[in-house]
Amino acid sequence: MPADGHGPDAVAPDPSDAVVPAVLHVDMDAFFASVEVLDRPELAGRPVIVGGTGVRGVVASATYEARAFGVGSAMPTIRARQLCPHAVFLDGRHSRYAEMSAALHRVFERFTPLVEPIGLDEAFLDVTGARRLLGSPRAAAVAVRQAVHDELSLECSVGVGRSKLIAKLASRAAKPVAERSGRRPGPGVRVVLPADEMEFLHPLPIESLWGVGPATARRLHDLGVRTVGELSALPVETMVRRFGRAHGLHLASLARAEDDSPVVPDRPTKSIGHEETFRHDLFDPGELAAQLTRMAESVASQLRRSGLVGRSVTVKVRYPDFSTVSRSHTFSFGADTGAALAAVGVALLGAVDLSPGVRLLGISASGLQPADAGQQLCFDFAAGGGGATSSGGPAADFGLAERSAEAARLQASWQEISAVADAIRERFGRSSVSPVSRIDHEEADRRREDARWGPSGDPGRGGTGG
DNA sequence: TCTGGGGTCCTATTCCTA
DNA sequence: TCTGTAGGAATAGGACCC
Repeated sequence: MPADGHGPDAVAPDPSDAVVPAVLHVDMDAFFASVEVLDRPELAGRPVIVGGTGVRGVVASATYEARAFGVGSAMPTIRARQLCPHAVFLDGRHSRYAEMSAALHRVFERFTPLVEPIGLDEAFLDVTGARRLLGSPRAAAVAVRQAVHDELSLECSVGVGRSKLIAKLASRAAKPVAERSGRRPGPGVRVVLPADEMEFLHPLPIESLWGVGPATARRLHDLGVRTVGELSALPVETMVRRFGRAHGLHLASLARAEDDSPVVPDRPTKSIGHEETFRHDLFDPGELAAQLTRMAESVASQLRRSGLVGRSVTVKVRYPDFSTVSRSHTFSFGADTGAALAAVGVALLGAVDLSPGVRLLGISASGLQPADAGQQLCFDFAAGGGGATSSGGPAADFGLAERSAEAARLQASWQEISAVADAIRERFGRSSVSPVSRIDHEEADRRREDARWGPSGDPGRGGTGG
């Protein structure tokens, strides 16, 4: 890691001292794939691709040796196999990555308490107030990178800037490059000084801005805009007219390097959900209801582990043509039992046309609040004291009101049982308690737990476990 | 080529109520 | 009582992020 010519005792002013506030963006290099190589050193130097290995899987992470063949994340695995047939394809092990991510965040928190995690493999660190402890922003970035390397044996790239926007783009510029011969190291740390922001930002393609995905990029291309500089020259009114107030103003600000969003540690969770793409499209309403019930149980269990209850339930259905519909309902109480979520979820599913077949099914809980705040209402409701806040809508014809009332009763009666079951699982393992109807599916569930990038390639018995 | 699963946020529409 | 209106909440869908 170059120290940029400063000797160990150097007190010469570091230009990066001008970066105020000082935000670091730390981004792990090929995180999931690197963890696999770490655990299996014989894979070092080989193209390794992690993700869903089945026909409907996608790539979650690829080593630079695989990227040299054009493989990238979110690419269908089938395509990755065509581009790089000799690669090692591995199903993801989400729990292992979460473990490494936790270790990573413990390293970050030694540098500053102002750590905002973004997914498992990146984070923003605000080191503005830690200058005396860590030195210049550049010195802090170099030290973080060194600590990650020394303690976890993993590589990361660090960007430094006055804002999250600049820090994030800078870390991208610090990354290694995939070449035919393999991995060419990048600078590792990239500092963008305030005076250089425009020069750095304006040549970048608009796709590099946070918030510009394929749809927005297409619309900007239609306006003849391809770089951030061209976007910054567009009148703000044009942006507002084309993209709406919030999105238009936001993009216009970013293109001018205006971003004052703070580094926020401890963002509260807004929703918890579970969804799955089936290996084959499902048509049978009964089977779909059973699948949804299983997913509801998983969501409920996560809610209870987090000490939260959900006020709203949303069911999501994706058809074979990839079009997606959702139906949701808001309770007058907070739910955290599988029985309550499933009761309403299955009713919502009844409001959806299942005849084209279902590729993906999901259920999520939102309107989250602490469990102790949500329970009294539930007991009131179950005792007949309250009404559901359903505002009707198309789903109202499918017995939702009755199912919602039933959900309240189920929530009240299952709450204690669920808590006891959780305590037993905590002590004796996940499979120590399960509903009779679920006993056959425990093993499949365990396999599913880590297969988060599409159905696995394991030929299995062809079914979906429903 | 044919598209996962976990989320967040924004917008438009619809319904309810004052 | 009927009609119009405005605001808020719920709902549905879409875009985006890692």
